Amino acid sequence: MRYSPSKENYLKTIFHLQEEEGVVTTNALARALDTSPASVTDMLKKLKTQKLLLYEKYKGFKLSLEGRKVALQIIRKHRLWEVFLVEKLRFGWEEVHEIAEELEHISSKKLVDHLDKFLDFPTTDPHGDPIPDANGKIPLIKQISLRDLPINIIAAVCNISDQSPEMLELLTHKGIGLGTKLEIKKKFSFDNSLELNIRNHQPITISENVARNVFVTHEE
Amino acid sequence: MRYSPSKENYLKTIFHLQEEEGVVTTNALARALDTSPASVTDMLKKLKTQKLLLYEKYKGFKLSLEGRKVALQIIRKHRLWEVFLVEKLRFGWEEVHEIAEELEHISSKKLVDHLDKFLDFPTTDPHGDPIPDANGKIPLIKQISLRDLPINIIAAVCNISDQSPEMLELLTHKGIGLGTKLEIKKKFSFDNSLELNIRNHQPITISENVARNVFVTHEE
DNA sequence: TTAAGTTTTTAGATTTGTCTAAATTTAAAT
DNA sequence: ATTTAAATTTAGACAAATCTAAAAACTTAA
Repeated sequence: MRYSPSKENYLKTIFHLQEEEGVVTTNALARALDTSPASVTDMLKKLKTQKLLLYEKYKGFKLSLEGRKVALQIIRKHRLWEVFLVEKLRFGWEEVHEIAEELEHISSKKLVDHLDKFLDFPTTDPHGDPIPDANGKIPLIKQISLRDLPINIIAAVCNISDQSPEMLELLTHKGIGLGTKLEIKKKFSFDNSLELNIRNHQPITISENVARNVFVTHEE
Repeated sequence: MRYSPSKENYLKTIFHLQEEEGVVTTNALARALDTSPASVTDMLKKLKTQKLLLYEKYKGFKLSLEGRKVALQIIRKHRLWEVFLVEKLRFGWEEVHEIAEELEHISSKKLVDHLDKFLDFPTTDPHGDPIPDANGKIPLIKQISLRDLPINIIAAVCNISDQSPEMLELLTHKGIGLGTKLEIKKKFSFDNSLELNIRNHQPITISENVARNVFVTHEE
């Protein structure tokens, strides 16, 4: 079955909201898609008749098994294209999202699988997010504090618990943001400070207090 | 300016018909796009108001300078993606057209230019058709008889003048069709027969009589 | 040169995805 | 337990791209 780019975007966004929030609401989805709640309701009805969504009006909704499958394929395409753009076409990791938003709607299954092979079956995208395999299985990634990250494991920043301007100023200065890929090279037991490597940068040092507030994901 | 995939397809198809036929008619365009003449008229009006088309009703039409520019960018994208699919993702040259029909509508200009560089600035696609450069300039290609093709020059079959079943049977057997990329490796002056290389195949031999009826294009 | 035939255009409808404004249902607060 | 507020859905409309059927304009051939 083939779905319109618009429907694919709905499925994908519902999937992401489900992951984060557990429950998805009409308003949250409208906000995420930058559209009106009325439009969302319209689309939900269509997705329901196509059995992509479990939905009763006023009662909330979530993806059906089929809807989840479709969403994961879109996410797979999005992330593989991002890898391609960064690794092969030498884009910066911050500029690939927008382009991948278009590429993810190219339908050919064979294209995606050839691309996957061409890229040598990557398991994470340039932001550190896991790439579902051809069957929609996502490599298990768990979110841990940077303080607990083992040495020499590449991980991606996925959350910053202390969002104060002071913390953000510090992180911006060090070159750390959401999605930054990094690796601990040394832990100093004297004060539990860490020395990190970040893609294409000089090693940097951060305190335990900072590390505690930075959460990262990494492959199992 | 950004145009819908549908408009881009109209512009591209008008361009191709202009090249082949000189004049484009509503019916011919409808046939080429597999749509109704009425739909074509509707779209022509829209393209005219956007100044992409010179068009007076009942008086025929052709692309404006701007329309031509847009068409050439689409064709550029189409052909570059075809090169990518064949050279990098190892698709067969006969299966890439359909996928490139989708990829050609991805909008990012930067993407196309990076892709061009990644592919090392190819001048023809896997079918032997010339690829417009970033300014929309097409490398000059002239059509010549295979008999007159110099040795060791890669060329693409673009026309077969004798379309008899006997000729086609022979060519099919040898693995030659429209778009086949080939190269003469040896000319025998005894009978003017030719030894050819075709992508991924064993060398083959054809008679002068066959060569005379096969037309090829190659870069200048 | 006028009647017949072909091509092109108009008229009116349909589908998809969207909108605003208004109504309805659920949730919260007194 | 009402009232008020918030979230959600309906109603009605619109733009893009398409369709069919019918009208209008061009072409051609007797």
